[in-house]
Amino acid sequence: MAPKKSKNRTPSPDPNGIFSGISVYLVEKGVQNRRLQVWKQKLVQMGATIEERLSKKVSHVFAVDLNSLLQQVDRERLTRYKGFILLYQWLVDSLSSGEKVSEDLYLLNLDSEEDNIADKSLDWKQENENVSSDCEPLHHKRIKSSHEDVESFKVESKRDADNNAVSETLNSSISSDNLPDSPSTASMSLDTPGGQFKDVNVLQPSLPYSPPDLNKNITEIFGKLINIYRALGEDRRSFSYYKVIPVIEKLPFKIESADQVKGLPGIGKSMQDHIQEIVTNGNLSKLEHFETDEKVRTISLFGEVWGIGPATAQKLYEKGYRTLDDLKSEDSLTHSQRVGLKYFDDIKTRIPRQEVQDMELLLQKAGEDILPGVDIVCGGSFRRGKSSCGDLDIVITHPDGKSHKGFLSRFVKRLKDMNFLREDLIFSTHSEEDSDSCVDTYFGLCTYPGRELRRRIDLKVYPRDIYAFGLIHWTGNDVLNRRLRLLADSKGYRLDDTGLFPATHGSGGKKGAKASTSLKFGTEKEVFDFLGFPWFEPHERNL
DNA sequence: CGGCCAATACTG
DNA sequence: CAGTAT
DNA sequence: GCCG
Repeated sequence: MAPKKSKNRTPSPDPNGIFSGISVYLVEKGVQNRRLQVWKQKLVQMGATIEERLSKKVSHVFAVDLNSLLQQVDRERLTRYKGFILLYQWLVDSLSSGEKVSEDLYLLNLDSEEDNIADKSLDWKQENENVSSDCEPLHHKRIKSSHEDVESFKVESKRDADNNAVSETLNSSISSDNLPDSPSTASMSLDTPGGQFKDVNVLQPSLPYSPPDLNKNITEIFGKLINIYRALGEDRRSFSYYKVIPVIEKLPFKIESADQVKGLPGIGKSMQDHIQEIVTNGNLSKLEHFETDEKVRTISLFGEVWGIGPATAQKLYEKGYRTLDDLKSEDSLTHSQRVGLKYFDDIKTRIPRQEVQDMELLLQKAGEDILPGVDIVCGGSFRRGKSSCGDLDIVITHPDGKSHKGFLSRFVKRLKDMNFLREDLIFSTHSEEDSDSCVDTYFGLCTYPGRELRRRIDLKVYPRDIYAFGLIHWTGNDVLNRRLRLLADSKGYRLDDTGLFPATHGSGGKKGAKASTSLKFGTEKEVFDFLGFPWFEPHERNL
């Protein structure tokens, strides 16, 4: 690749591009995956191109040591190879010094004698052990590992939060609260791993890292594919697109060629091809095809009805239905689907924050009426401070730890009497009286007092001792939830909305033996702390 | 090729 | 049990 | 879809 354009090739805070022009091949053997992904990202951000195979284009080959190198690449090829063959340490040092350091000290030599090689590989091994002590914590105590992970998370989260803040500046006043808070934290975290950011921060104290819209052309199209594939029931595929969007959003430059994203996590052959097509043609034929295909369009539409999923949507299509109006004459619809259909437009309409707040208050008063002391909060995007919400997620408990039982049915009855709840979708008649320690749930539609517009509402009643888990779960967002779950997993626990359980891993236990009871925590913070996850205020959980 | 976003609860 | 939703 |  010809490194010709040395001017401001990107609108990013990335005048450095310290790896600009180099083309790398990575020997992944022996590298901790997480670290590898970070390196790839850095390389790409700093202008390098990642090759999947060792070719003439490659100017730098990286390996953790000679053994891994030879294990993955033909010795024969290597002897013919003309570029640098280096230890990853070169990468680390270059990143921390903010410039490409001399390759001399990091060269991996093949042409040594056998015994020399043995010696060297030993040396390298030791080197790497030193290295790994401050980047690969696995050998040492668990605690350290989690700590480092947490640090990484912090960095990522803050960046993501910034992303959101930028893109949602339009309609969210809360997110602007994020901005003043982020730079300091972010710059502090960034100082450690990547020194060059420090300079950037000094020069641009206001915005340490600003990856706004660039590549929106790509993420928008991928966003549509997510919905289409989900409607078609191809969840896995849909999720692949879902995962790759944040990766692309983090890039500080506008993608002009698929080479620039090659090797990034979640980006394989297909993604590259799609990206290439989008940056050259401005559109994606695959998406165009989907959007014109009547079957895909119809199934997608039907799938937007509450209670209709991919399977039902397809059946209905095959029965000949093409519009929502047609569907109303179908007998096989369930009660929920009929309600979902009838109030299709209502349900899709977002709810202004103010109305949610009013309804939360209404619910709290109604609850207090029939059960003094009952604790009722609206979770979901409302609790995260969003200016509008898709629905109401109401999380309920009672401080005394027992009078929550049987509350839900009384509450629902009451709310129906006052004409707040209007239609049922799902009613868990779980613990009317006594079946203890389970979560009662109600899904339905409600209205703002004096109006007819239907709003989706979920009510969930938790026993006090697992309330914190429910609150965390229903406050979200899903990205944060997933990280918490992952973190819990890595520490040998299983986390969900009903508790934190010691991993009953593969051994024996089927379903009957739900034996392990959840650890008890009174507050969200205690859960975060226990997991070693940094505390996020609800409004900071819009990752 | 098979796993991956986990796990659970209601409906009919 | 399959399908659907959270 | 991607990844191992």
